[in-house]
Amino acid sequence: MGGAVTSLEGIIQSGGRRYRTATEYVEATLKQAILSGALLPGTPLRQEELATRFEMSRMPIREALRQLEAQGLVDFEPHRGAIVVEITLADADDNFAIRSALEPQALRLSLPHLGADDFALADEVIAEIDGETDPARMGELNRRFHMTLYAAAGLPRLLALTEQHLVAADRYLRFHLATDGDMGQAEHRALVAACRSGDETEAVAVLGRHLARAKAGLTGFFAARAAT
Amino acid sequence: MGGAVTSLEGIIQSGGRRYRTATEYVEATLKQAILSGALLPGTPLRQEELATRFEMSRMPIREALRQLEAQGLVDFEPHRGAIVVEITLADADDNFAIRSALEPQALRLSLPHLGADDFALADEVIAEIDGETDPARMGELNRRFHMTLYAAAGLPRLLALTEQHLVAADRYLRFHLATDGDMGQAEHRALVAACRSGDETEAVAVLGRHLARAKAGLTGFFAARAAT
DNA sequence: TGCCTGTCGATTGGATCCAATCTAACAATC
DNA sequence: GATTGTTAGATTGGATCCAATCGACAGGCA
Repeated sequence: MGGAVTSLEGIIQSGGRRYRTATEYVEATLKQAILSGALLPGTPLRQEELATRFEMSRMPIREALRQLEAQGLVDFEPHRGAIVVEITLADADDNFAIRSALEPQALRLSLPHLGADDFALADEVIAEIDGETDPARMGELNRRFHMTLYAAAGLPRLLALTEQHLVAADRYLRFHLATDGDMGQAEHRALVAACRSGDETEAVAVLGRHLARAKAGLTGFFAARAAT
Repeated sequence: MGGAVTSLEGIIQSGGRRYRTATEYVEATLKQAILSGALLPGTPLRQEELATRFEMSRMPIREALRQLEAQGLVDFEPHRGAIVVEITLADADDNFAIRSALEPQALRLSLPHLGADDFALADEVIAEIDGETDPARMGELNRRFHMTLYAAAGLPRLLALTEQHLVAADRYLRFHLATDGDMGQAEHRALVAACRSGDETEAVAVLGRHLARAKAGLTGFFAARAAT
């Protein structure tokens, strides 16, 4: 490990940050577009159209769509093409049931390995959320907050699955900015406090309430939408 | 709905059972092969070779591999190809952590909607397991048993995710037939009993023990393998 | 009128071809 | 002798082309 080489770190990193293949690029871009709401639910994704937009052939598009299908972000019907998955109450319920199972588990496994640095980072994110008004950015920060507390679990698949469903939930929320605009900051603070004192039972309980509250808000939104 | 058409049911069904696209067929076949252990962990999956074996071009193979990648069944490295995912202790731990979160949740949500039919079906499957010696078939039956108790949850994504990880766990088990050969039938019976009496707390507790036992067995297997 | 049928355009699925990248073996240099 | 540079073969990524399927619409028939 020579000292002179360390200066290359940043360059290598940013080089590695670039996409190694067109399919990767398309997948990441479409994923972002779907989750951010830029592509509305139900939007048909025509391969030819995407190909011209991305300035490449249909092939990388096809492979990217296949991967998004496996991730549950698009619905694929043979010979009929792909559409952005719809947002329904049933899906939201489903998502919350999964999150309510995964997140407490991740928290339990992570809690014993959390240190002062992690709590400080969590506090920082909470503060950032306080100062933020852009809903898209708030969703991103909310996700970062949760994942910060789970990260020490050290189980990559559990964490990836958890984050995936957190991101999906964020997508639901993005379509009902209606709520008070508060992401449950009181609960966020209570959660960090419980974690700091190492109280697993309390932490899991707070997290459970936090998720239940988010679910209630979303259910209310769907009820309101159905009523109009 | 003419009566003469009903005789076609079987044919239509088996026709519908057939794959609508080559990619679907390849995906299902490879999935089965990987999970059943026919394709050993670490096996490189060369597109050209698979193409000749399946008697088609590389294209459906490529798309199928991409989907398997998204499902976590193969590892994909750009320009280097796909290999069957390795089986490691870390992965097994990860898998059990996920199952331990999802399955109790599925059971809790399903329990209130379970009826006598479901319990009878569960009993049947238990009996079948008793009379079975083929480990592959036992894994399949074990999966059926668990999913029977969860099915009434009525949340498709939660159930699909649960089943996916059950199947993956089965793959781990297939490589250590070493264990007593008993899939925890005593716990299976206790689980059904608890469900019958509607005792959620007890049912979830039994399920937790069941999963912990399976995990302990698998951990022991890895320890033994590392020691050799 | 209402339903079935067949044809046409649009779109996706699959095959073939070429380019880019990786792996491994070998030669050259220090 | 070890390391680096080079080159050839294998393998995957991407482009282009053809075939199969779907949806809509028009026309025939009871």
